[in-house]
Amino acid sequence: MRYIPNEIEAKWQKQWEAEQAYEPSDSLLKKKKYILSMFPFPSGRLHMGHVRNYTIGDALARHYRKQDYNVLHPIGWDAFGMPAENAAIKHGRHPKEWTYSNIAYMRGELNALGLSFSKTREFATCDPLYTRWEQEFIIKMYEKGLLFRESTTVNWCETCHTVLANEQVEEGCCWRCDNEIELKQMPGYYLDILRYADELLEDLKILEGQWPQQVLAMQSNWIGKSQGLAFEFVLTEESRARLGGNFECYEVFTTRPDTIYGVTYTALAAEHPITEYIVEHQLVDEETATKISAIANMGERERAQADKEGYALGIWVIHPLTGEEIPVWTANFVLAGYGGGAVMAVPAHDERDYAFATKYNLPIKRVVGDNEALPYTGEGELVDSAMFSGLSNLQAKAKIIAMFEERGLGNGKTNYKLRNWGVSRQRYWGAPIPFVHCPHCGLVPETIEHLPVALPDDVEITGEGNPLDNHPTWKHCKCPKCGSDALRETDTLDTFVQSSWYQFRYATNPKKWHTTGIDKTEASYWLGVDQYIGGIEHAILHLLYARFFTKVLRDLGYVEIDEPFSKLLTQGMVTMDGAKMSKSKGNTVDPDKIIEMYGADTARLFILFAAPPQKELEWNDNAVEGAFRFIKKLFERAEKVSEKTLPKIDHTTLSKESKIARQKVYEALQKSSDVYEKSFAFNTLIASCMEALNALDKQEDGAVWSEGFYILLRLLEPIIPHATSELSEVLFRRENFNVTIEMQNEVFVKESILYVVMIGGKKRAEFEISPDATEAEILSAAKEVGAKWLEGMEIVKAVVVAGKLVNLAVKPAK
RNA sequence: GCGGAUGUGGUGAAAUUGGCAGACACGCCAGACUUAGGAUCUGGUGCCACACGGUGUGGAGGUUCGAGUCCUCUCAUCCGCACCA
Repeated sequence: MRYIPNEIEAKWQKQWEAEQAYEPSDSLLKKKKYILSMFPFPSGRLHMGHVRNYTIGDALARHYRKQDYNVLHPIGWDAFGMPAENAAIKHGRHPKEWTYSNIAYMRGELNALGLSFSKTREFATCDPLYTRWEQEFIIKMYEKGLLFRESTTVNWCETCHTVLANEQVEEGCCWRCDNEIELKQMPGYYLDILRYADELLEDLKILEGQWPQQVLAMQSNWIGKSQGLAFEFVLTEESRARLGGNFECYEVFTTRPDTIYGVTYTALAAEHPITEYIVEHQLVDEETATKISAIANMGERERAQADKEGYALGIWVIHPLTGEEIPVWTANFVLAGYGGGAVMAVPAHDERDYAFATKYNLPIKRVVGDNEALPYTGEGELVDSAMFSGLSNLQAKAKIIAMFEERGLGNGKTNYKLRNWGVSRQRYWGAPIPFVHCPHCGLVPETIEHLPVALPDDVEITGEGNPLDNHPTWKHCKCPKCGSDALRETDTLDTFVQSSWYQFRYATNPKKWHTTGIDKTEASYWLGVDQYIGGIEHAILHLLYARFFTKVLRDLGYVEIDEPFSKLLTQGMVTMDGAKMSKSKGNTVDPDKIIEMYGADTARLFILFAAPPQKELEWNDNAVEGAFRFIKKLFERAEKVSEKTLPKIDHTTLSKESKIARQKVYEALQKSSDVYEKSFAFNTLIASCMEALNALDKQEDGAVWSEGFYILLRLLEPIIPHATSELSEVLFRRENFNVTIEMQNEVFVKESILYVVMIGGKKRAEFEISPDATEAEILSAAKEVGAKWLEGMEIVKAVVVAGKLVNLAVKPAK
């Protein structure tokens, strides 16, 4: 048969569409698999990373369908976000028009790849119908106190004109445009992810073994739980007077209460209220005040790279245990946003404190160990620590916390690096935050019946300010509570909110989309997602938010599961010339062109063959050609197939070559379930199929060819669906796609076994022997063929590995 | 600095989990067919050596009859976090 990919692919894509072949069954009794690749942002065109992502998911979905699972394999569009607005500014296109036309084009591209998505469950997150339910969740969260509005220091990107969540700041820069972020005081909405910090951390254990180690580690670090002691330093009377009686004390947090007797100074952040008071009231000289202000105004990144710097503030506190007076400094390494922005400093046992103390000649007092070089941060026995001297520092830690609690001086405390999730964005193209500011009632949520709060279409997008805020009428409304004139909130939600619950929306039957956000019963049936596939770049952002949202929706009664994604596969990048494909580097390969030249099946085959999914994939035009040749060869060899159905073969009568061919075919069959269900090493499965085809090619038996094709086409269908569907239809009326193929263990039974003879650890000879030879027979055969190397040698030890080899350890005979 | 990962031919990669290292594919070499070849087919291809043979999975040790695989140390590269007290 001639292989004409474009014709075949168009034909099958049309047929699948007509058959609605990939819609899941409504029956919730069947065994199920939910296979989900992360949905794309409709940027305009697919790139190879998408192709890889969806090809992996599609192969799994198609595999499970053939195993008679009810398979949910949906696709949709993460459709809100900045690029749509940027396009509006640059090309004068309306974000909505831009987004939906991109979706239309990309949908065509996905279709051309032969991806077996459910078409009825597709949606875009910018659809008001989606927004409607999201706004309901947000209101419920507000009612539960999980969403709140407050004015704090936020990360502001001047280029994007919006606030960013902590997770969206990379090395002090905006994750999208790489502009250095500024800190700004602004009101905004926050989701109380901290309330779930412990559960988010704990439940990582459930995902152990199911998610990549790396992602678990990254999430755990990001949550950054640490336990220690929080206590107050009380200012000396003199110092209180100096501060005009405005401050009594301040709180510090330490994970090393065991070193409390080694405190020789304490340090405040430049933004700490006391520091600010001192600067404002000129309690330090002008030069120092200027320098402190400079630290406060320094960007996060800049500050992280700066040398240790600080200034004595001219005030003192009292050590809570010893009563000693301790000087208070301000230091540039003390973070304002963590642990109250103040620390106790133990230079002997903390590297930063040590560096600082050395620079400014502050005393250093050892309280752990005796001879170790300072700073010493390891374990040891306490010294010079009053009643705690002699204890191991670990024991002392617990005892000192206990004592603080007994005396009412402080408390054991858990701190997190994780910050609450700021979800306000000062942009147009997002889901409006459904609240109203009423002069009488304050902040009031929109009533559920009035949802969705939809975006106005008639906006002017200039890049200056928030288009919703600038709109002449949109924000003017009536208070849902008292009916007086009020103002609508013009902030929109972070787009990561949409992607935090889309997995539940897919699981809800589209017939119910107007009446319910998430169907609990269906969601319980379909979730967790049995296999989630996506890029490592979402290790923290999306995956942490979606986990958090799942737990919140559970507590609000919308769903019944704890974790949304049971198994996660993080695919590697697609590279070319060793670098990530990107437009700026000019090393992209356009999926459309590849499909046009070779067809979708070749693209799919190459992508799955060239590397295991977890690893980086280096694009190689020659290897793509090779993938094409393999499919072409399949079509050419189709004429060797003589039977219309699975033939019965008498294995014993076959030629040696035919036996080997059958064996290779069944080896591939044996491999397949392991690959699809466990290892995802599609490359090895494809290699096995290639080996089988090569072996078939070395023999002439029509029945063996028929059986081989019957099995190989079925194995390859998830990978190259169009080509295999065509061949299967012509050769077997697709019967081979619909039945379970049983293993024929007879093909693995051998008449003789090849043994390798190793002498002195080196391979020296080999021999064939009947499978039921005794160990003694095997050994004597080995000695016979290895005689040449045994001459003048004494066998010290002989090891016979059944079915494999004989190893003779030797030494020169005396 | 902390955490995670990865080191195997010219290249992408395999290795039944301790049992013949380099399957499969790309590339390369030789040959066949061909008006032609960037098509197709056949054979070869880790390295050193004419060969006998030696040697080889980042490096050094160790365990074992036997190590790419297990243990100890070490080097290199990549990724993430990064003054979190």
